[in-house]
Formats: sequence, structure tokens, C-alpha cells
Amino acid sequence: MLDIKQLQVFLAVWEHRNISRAAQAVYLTQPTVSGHLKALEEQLGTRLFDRTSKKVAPTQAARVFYPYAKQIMDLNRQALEEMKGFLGEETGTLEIGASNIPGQYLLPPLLGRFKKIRPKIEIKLEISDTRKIVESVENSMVEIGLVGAKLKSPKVHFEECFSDELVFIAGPAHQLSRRQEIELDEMVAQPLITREGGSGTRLTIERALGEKGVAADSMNIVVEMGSTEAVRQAVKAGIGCAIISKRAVKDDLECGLLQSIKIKGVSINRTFYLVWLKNRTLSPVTKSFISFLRSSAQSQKQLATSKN
Amino acid sequence: MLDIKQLQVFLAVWEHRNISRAAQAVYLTQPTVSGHLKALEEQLGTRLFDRTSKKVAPTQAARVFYPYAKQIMDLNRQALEEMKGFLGEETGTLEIGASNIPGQYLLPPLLGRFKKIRPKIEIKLEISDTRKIVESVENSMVEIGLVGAKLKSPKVHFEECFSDELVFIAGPAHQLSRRQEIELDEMVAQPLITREGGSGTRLTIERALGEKGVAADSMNIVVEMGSTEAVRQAVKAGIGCAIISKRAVKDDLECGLLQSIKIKGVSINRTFYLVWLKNRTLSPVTKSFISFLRSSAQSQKQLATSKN
DNA sequence: TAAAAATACTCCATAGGTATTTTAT
DNA sequence: ATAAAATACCTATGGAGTATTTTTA
Repeated sequence: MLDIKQLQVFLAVWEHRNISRAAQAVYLTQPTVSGHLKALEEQLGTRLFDRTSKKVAPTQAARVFYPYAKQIMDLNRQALEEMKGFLGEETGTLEIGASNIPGQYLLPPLLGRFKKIRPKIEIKLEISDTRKIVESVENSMVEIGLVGAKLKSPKVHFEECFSDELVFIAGPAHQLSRRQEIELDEMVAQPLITREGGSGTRLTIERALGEKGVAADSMNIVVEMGSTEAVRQAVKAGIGCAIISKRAVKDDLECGLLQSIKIKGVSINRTFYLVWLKNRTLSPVTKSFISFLRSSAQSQKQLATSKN
Repeated sequence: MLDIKQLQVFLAVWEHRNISRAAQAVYLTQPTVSGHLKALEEQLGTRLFDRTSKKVAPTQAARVFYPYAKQIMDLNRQALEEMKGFLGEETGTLEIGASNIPGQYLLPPLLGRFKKIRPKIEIKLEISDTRKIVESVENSMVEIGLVGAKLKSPKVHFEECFSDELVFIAGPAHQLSRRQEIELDEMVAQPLITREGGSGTRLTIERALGEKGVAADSMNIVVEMGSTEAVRQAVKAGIGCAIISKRAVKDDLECGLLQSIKIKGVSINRTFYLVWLKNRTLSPVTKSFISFLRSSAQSQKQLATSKN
């Protein structure tokens, strides 16, 4: 087994053709350099330099050995530089999984901003349902997840992150679209488009209405859609109303393509959770992204409260 | 500065995904491996493996670091193997300088045989006059020289190696070509082709004849030639006789293209010397070639004495 | 004889070990 | 409860130093 220190000394002597000056160059004393050289020569079983008090001349063996020593020292330096860069969070891969709402509506703009701050990073985004994403986190397929529910899993850690408001919406041609506010009873009577039973959004709605004494089966559900996007399109097409993530319809509300109508005394909120494996060391980029998410969530919350 | 031992440990842990088994693989104890790993992680400023009692999982940092560690360890192994091969005399470059006669007539067949024994070696042969070759040895342009004279130079070491016999030759059409033997006086009377004054061959002839009481200017020199080859061709062309290295005309004598004629009571011998720098470590190939030359010289000498 | 390398020696850091505790499944 | 990693602690090798001697141009 070679010794990197000895290689460094070897290269210094090679370059300076002089042991004392080589010693200065590597911040050692002359006897120490002589010692290292001797040890290396003994290990290799051959003399590397012919030394007199006037000249230090490399032998053929040294010429054979040099390229290896050089390469190893270069790699040594490169490795340390790369690791420093990696820890400086300049580079690396952000592996993140997200359930549908965060993956489609919440993360894209955030990832865009993060990528502007750290242009060299790569992003791997997996979008699936909450259960699958948590599994991906458990199996280390992704480093972190951003999901819509807190599952029971002892291996992973959940942290509340963003909150999402669900709003009641109707198309511009709809009879209710001129109203600012309606009663809960009025809403329940409306033909409703929803996500399928079991989806995070659907569960959130049922729980919120349940708290107000409205049974799940008392809603007038006319269509169940497989995605939030499909629900949005259906509402725009005038098929009915829906309760949907405010983030998913933000643009439509601003342009007037959809109308949101407040339900008296009811606000449906949903929390998204950051998930990661308890015993896993997160890469610097990921840690950095988590801080970024926390501060984003914080500023969004402040924005929301100042609006009210 | 990285530590090769730590890299070895890192790679073992990477491969085994288990610290205790990695320890066995590198013949260390588990705490020692843990220690190395910890030290490496501290130096790099990041965790490399997430360890529990059931699993050892590499972090992203480890994945970044791995290729460097692998390459360095590979180079380490290659370097040691290469040096072993070099010392096993399998490889290397034989840098040899030779003056004209040894370079043209003595070395080529010897180098051919040596190359057959060690096919991987490279040969660098410089042919020039004795003075220049000795200078090349002094300046380390070549490791050894084979020259026709022992010059005064305190830095280099001369060792008698081959001896060369000079013979009196005549073309087949020459009047003397039928004679086995002639008197010295007869020879001196002949029109002679020689190398220029100052050449090693010329000096050898003059010294030998001088010992027999023949002055240098009493010879009947008709042409002076710049090379042994030119002298040989001139004799074959019938311009005159010559005294020439037996090695240079060996083939011609065997084919009858030239005749050698003994001069009664006179034998002109010349010694070639192996030269090398006193304080220089010779490469294994060169050392090996020196032994090869010595044994060749020895067997040639035995052959010569057994012939007489 | 002067400048550089080699040697002798001292000291302390640390690589490696053994014994034990902690941790996580 | 068990298997593996971490920790604590000890020892001895050897890396790095200072002081001195040897070498050679």
C-alpha cells in the first residue's frame, strides 16, 4: 500500500531536484523528506533518486513511477475539491417525490426558483399518490417527499410544511357565480364534481364537512374524476361545481375563468407534509432545499394572514 | 491530504455494506474500521454511510466520492505491479551508447539476442565516436556505453569487456591473397587503406606496429577513409590492403570475398570498454544487459582460445 | 571547505488492538 | 433479545522534529 504523503514528497523532490528545497515546499524538514524517500524506496525495492550533495537525479525507476504518483496526487486533489464543491451545495441531485397537488401546483414554481439560486443542481421529481411517495422515501428512491397526509410509518419523519386552502368553485356561466357567499346547505345541494373516494382531497373535504354535521353521502356528487386537472376542466365546461385546491385554480380565478364562492362558516384547509427517512443523512442540496421550502412556507403563511 | 488506508477501508465498506465484514476483508478489527471511516468523514466534512445495526447505506456524498477512491486504489495497485515488473527486468528502456565498431558490428547481434530474452524492453542505441559516447554517459543521456578506449574521466567507470582482433586483409584478386602468412616488412610495403589519423582503429594499429619497431610514417598509406565500412569496400574494390576489425569483415572472410593474411609474430588486439557513471543507479534492464554482455564476452574469449 | 544529504536520537500523535456500551430491529 | 456499530481506553509503531556526522564537488 502506497502512502500519499510519501508520494507528495516524491513529487516535490522530482520537481525540485533537491531534497532541502523539496522539504521547504511541502513544509517538512530535510531529514523527514530523506526519511520518506528512503521508506518509499525500500517499499518499491529500488532507488528512485541518485543523490549527492550537488545533484539529485531521478533513476529510470523514478521515471516509471512518476506518472502513477502524479495521477494519484491529482486525483487526491480533485476528490477533495469535488467534495468541497459538493458540500458547498453547488452541485448534487435533488431527489424529491411529491403527491399530486404539491407535485403539480406547489412544487414546480418553487423548483424553478431553487434552480435559479443553484443552477448546477439536477432535479429528479417523482409524482404519485401519497402512499407511493412515502414508500419511495422509505426505500430511498427519493431523499424527501412532499405529501398530503401523515401516514403511520415508524421509519419516516413528517414535518408540517405548506397549508393549502380548498375553495368552492363554479364556472362563470353558473347560477351561483355572481354570489360572494352561500350557505353550507346551498352548497351541498349543488351537483358536485370531485376526486375519487380515497384521494387526499376527497378525504379532506369529507372530514371538513363532517365536522359541520354534513354526512359524506349527502353530497350531490355527479362525477368523480381521476385528477385535479380533470376536475378543473369539468367545472370550466359547466358540468358542475367543485371543491378544489386554491393553488390549482389560482390563475383561473384571477382571469375570471372560474369563480370561487365562500361558504359561510366553513373553511377547508389541508396540510402538506415534508417526509424523510429518519436515519438517513440528507445530501447538502436536499438540506438546503428543505430550508428553502420552510422559508417559502413561512412567507406564504404570513402573506395569507396579512390578507385576512 | 487523503489517506490510502482510509480509502481502502471506505471501498471495503462500500462493497460489503457492513462494517464488520469490511473489517475482515481488510484484516482489521471492526472498531478500527469505524475509526478510519469516522476520520475520513470528518476530513471530508460529511457523512459517507448511514449506519444502523442492520444496514450500512452510502450517502450521496459517498456516491460522489466513490469513483475517486476507486481510481486512486486502482492506480495504487497498478503502480506497485508496474514497479514489480520493472524490477523483474521485464520492462524498461535500455539506453546504450557505442562507438563505431561496437555499435555497428558488435552490438547489433547481441541486442537482437537480448531482445529475444526480454521482448518487452525498449532499446535506445546511440552510435558516435568514443569521446562523444563517454560524454553522453557523463550527461546521463545514456546509462552505459561500449567504447574503444579508456579515457581519463573521474566521473565514469571503465570495465574491460570485449576484445577485438585486427587483421590484415586483401581482396581476392590481390597478389598476396594466396599467401597464408607474410613478413611484417612485406606488409609495411603494401599500399594501405586506413581510417583517418586519430581514430581508435588507427591508433591501435600505430601502437601495435610501434611496439615492433615500425614507425607510423613508414607505412604506405594510400587512402584514408572516414569509416570502417568505407575501408572494407575500398579493399574489396582492390584499391589496396587494410588492417581492420575482424568482426567487420567476418562475413567477407567466410565467403571468400576478402582474404586475411597473418603477419608473422604480430597480433593486433584492441579492447572495448563498458562505461558507466560511477554514482548512478543503473536500471534493472541495464544491469541485466551488463551481465549479458559479460557472459557473452566470456564465451567469445573461450571460443577464441579454443580455436588457437 | 562548504553545502547538501544521511544518520542518530527524542517525542508525541495515532493506528491498531481489546473490552465494553449503545443502538436499532 | 440480538447483532452490529460506537465508544473508551491502552500500547506501540513510526512520523516529525533537532542536533550531528558524512559525503562530494
